[in-house]
Amino acid sequence: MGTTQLEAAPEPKYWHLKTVLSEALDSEFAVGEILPNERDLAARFGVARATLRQALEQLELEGRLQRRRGVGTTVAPPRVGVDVSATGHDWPGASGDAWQAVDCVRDAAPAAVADMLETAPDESVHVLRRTRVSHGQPVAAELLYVPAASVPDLTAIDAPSGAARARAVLRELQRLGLDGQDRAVELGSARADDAKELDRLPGAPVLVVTTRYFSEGTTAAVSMATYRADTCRLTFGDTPDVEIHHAPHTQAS
Amino acid sequence: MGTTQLEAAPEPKYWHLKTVLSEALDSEFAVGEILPNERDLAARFGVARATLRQALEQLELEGRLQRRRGVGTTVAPPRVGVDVSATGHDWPGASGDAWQAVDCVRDAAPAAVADMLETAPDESVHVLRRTRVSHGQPVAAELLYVPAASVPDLTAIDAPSGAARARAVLRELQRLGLDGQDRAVELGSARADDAKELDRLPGAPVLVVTTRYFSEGTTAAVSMATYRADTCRLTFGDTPDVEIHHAPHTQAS
DNA sequence: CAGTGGTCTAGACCACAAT
DNA sequence: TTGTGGTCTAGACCACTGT
Repeated sequence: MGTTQLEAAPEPKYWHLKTVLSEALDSEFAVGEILPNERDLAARFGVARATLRQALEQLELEGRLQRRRGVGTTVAPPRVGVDVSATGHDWPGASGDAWQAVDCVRDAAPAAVADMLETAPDESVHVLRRTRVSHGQPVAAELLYVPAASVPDLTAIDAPSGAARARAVLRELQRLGLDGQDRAVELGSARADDAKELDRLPGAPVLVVTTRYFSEGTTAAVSMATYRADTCRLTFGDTPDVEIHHAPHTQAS
Repeated sequence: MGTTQLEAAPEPKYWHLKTVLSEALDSEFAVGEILPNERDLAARFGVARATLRQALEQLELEGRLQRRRGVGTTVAPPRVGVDVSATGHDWPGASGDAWQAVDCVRDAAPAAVADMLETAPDESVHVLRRTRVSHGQPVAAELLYVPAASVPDLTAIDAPSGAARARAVLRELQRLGLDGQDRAVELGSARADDAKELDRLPGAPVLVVTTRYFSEGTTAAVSMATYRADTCRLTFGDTPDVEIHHAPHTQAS
């Protein structure tokens, strides 16, 4: 002891912990396996629970762990590749897209969206809610804003709200010519409503994909889709689900 | 008082705090302005410093705040739109791309990268480091992995490492025909080296953009670019830098 | 019910930047 | 040196999930 004490730059404990845990995950745990609880782990490493939690939080952020209140901490499977490419340049709701309509109401769009739609900030638009499921798990929740002007022929026959109404709006959208679209990705934290759809706590990290759909020189619709950042990898090319592993997996049988 | 005490679902303090602060930022602070220090703020809201910090952390994650040790907490400007589209289908280093070569060494690629390159896990490849600057601020750090087989004519004349070597490798890459590329975005946390380039602390949230370059049926190079998640919005369309504001800005004069 | 992760407190000390 | 944010502690209680 004492011979290797050249630590000029003292690494934070939680950072070192994270490294140690990460290596342990690679070599000693299988996907889905549950870890010891936080109090035991903290004791085992000789740190306060808050410090241990700081390390776990980072590992969860990186998609290595999954924590559920009342249940425990489990080793997460590799992130799911979710295709987000603008392949067909299709409208949302085109046949075979990955989304499922949930609801539709009329409401004012948030300022940032009204800005993109070039509508008045208080103008009521159609707000569709859709969800996207992959491998049986919900991966994204979307709010799709459609100005009334984009679906002029929408009949009053359909229900004023609900999933049926949402499908009606999407159907009307298809009648427009789609000139192109435009996409951005940024980090955000889940609002309470999105968190519920995604089976996460409010504030959970999400990747927010904002898409603008152009038709006849104007922005005909805006989609704000929030993907679970812990479980998703957004893919834009033609190779949706290549296995990316962090380390050699334990062999099966 | 007491008439509105119907809170069936008690909101966490830090969540409520975040909302309050967020609204204050919209209405009472200008970009670049410095907030009161954490101890004062915590006292003002009647919470422990750790709780206040939980709220500040979320706001920083959302790009609303910027915190620097020894300096203070400032109101962040809107996120910068950074173009990441695969427009020209060009090789990295093509004339006019946004990157600046920093260094080049030979090293073994990490397992996940070796996998994509279809090289042996311990095979030495060229590892280029580049950085990307936007509006005077570093926004991304990249590691570009190039197998020796992709640049067979690389001469020994050039320096064995350093920026000049990096440019030489890029120059050789241009000679290959580029069949296409393939991109993925996911959330990560900055490694120590990337954090240094990005002027952030290790562990800071980053958007990791993985690009595979295909040539003649094989993966000729792999790029792993880490973008500052707090300050960047990755854009894929043709509208790189539309202003997205969270709320009405205070008027300038 | 018992056990888990989530929230919160009131302190302490450290690393860094500006003065 | 002063003041800032970053790390860390040793507790406490709450909300949720399972049995």
